[in-house]
Amino acid sequence: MKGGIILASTIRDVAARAGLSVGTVSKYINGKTVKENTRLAIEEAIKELDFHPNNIAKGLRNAKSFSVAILLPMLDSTFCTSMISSIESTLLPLGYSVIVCECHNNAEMELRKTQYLIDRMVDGIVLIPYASDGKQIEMIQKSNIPLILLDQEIQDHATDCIVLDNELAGYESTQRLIDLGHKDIAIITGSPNHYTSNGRLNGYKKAMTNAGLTITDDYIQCGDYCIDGGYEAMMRLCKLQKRPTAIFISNYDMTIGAYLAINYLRLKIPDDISVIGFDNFPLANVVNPPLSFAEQPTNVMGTEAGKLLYRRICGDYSDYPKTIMHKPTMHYKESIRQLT
Amino acid sequence: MKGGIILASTIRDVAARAGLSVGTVSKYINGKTVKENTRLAIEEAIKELDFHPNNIAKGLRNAKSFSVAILLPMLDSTFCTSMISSIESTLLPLGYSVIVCECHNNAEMELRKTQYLIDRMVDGIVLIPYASDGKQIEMIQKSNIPLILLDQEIQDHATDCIVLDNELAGYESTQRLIDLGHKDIAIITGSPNHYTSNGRLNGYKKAMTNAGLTITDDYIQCGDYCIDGGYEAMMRLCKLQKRPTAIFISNYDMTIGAYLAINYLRLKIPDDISVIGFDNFPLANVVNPPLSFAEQPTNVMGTEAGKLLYRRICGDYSDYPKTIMHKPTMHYKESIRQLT
DNA sequence: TTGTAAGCGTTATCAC
DNA sequence: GTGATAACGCTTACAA
Repeated sequence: MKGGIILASTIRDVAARAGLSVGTVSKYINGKTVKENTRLAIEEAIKELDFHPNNIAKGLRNAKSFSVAILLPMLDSTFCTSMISSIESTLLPLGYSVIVCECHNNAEMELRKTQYLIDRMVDGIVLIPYASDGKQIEMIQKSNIPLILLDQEIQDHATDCIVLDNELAGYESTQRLIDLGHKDIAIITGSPNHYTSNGRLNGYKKAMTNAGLTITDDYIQCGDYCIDGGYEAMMRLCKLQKRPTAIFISNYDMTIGAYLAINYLRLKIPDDISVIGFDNFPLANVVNPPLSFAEQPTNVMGTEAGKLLYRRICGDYSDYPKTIMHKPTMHYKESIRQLT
Repeated sequence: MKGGIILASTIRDVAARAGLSVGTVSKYINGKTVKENTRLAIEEAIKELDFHPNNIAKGLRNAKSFSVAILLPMLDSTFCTSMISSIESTLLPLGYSVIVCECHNNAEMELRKTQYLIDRMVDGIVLIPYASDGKQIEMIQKSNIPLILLDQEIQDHATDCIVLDNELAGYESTQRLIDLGHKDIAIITGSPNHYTSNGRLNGYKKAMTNAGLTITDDYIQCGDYCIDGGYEAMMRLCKLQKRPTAIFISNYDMTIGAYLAINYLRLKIPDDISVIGFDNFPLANVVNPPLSFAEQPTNVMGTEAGKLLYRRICGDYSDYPKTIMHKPTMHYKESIRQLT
């Protein structure tokens, strides 16, 4: 207390109260051994003064902010929010708070916010990139802040990186439909040149080509990775003269949209159309018939990003740079059928 | 530079380089006027040394962390992610980074994370409460950290608070259906005793009672505020012997679920059932027929929370405590019809 | 207008 | 094992 204003007590107050020096108290707090007697004295003083260490002072001394940032393109996708959730769960218990920065699918803003985070002295960054030229990465690396790339790799930039084997996801989904006798197989994609969307599309093309099937432009519809994009894309596909007999929808949000369209058009799954969606759709097991989907282990990926970032923050670069590519898990349910 | 390790330059380096004192440089940086000559010298030194002020040191000196937190129940709801987005957009330009804390619908974790944020010395907190006993609020208020409640009020706890007029939303939606001649009107709600869900349910009941209509328990189905809960609730309603002719779905995520169920069951909107949903559903204008809904101005609410929090952080308590109750905007589209 | 120096709360390096 | 003291980078009286 000072001048009538109640101030939080400091380590100095604790030391005085316990009849010890600040050095000793600091050591105890940081886990070094002290004599039983002093331990008791300190603990009591801490309790009585309701002492909480000042993180900012700690940070100044250690040149750390005890915070990490997740910089992402847009908060409207299930993928991104799921990542925030698992990264926060992983890093908060380790003493790091998670700052969220959204660049609104805007490359210039992505750079601005990158600089902001550097100035803010975050201890680490998880980046779900928007721009693919790698400028953000260069800035972060120049500042020596540990960085984990999530969801996308960026060409010619060596970083730790956690991604899905997107091509495999596209390939396996499509191959399954081919195995079931389908030839008129459509895909709903994200924007052209989008990293994950391209990977999934390439898998689709590879499977089609391998099977000697023709790739029809009309059967490749962009749904912009969002609910209404998926809805619109599905509507376009169903209005084609020759409606596809099967479809692979390459992300979660578009799957919801496509599903709404299919139901709205009164198409019967799988009689009229076989469907494979993407990501662990909450509805997958609720809708009837259950939906087939390629599962991206979002939870594992986010947790892994958090853990790897923590190791880098702690200075463990033994396996740097590390790229972890996750395999999708395929779930085949009754939403797909054998074409006879 | 020191001992071969490249360190970020400090205000001291800038002062030395410019041939001035740190005090002068600090003043310039903080917007006080200096002589033209010194200004030029400082600017040049800053540029040459690529100087960025150290936020942590600044924070220690000013007893500020330049960060605010948003503490919320669960990241899986559109409402919450939308709030993060608008709060971040508002406060980042004002120099505050936004820390996200999720309590996973767990009251004990909510208290733990509240304490964490207090220890972390965030400069302000936006709370979307989970527990309704107000213990989190007491902790925050005791620590003198500015607090804005969002989405819910808590009884007997005076705080700044931004909410929707939930009862009005429920009332107007239901009343509209009544005006159209419906008598068998159902509602899909969140969990019992949930603040916003109860408000919306009360509005429903009020409208029904005012109109002299009987309230049937079967017509009040809990959908847990999530997609699959909405789906399941809708399925239950449609299996009733006497299916309702109209329905009000009291949040966004359940609206998606209910819609999937309706489409799956091949019910025609509005011929078989009239539907009013909730929140600015991306699909509202995409689905056919367009969906009627009660719009909660989430964007406005989040921005307002950010602005008000900033004012409190700046010490402006002129209108404390302030409760802002927003009116829903009703959008009536072709998803509802006159019952003849 | 500019310079000086104390201090924010911690940790680390010495001595003892 | 413990204590004294010097940093960490910045702001702010106060002095010049």
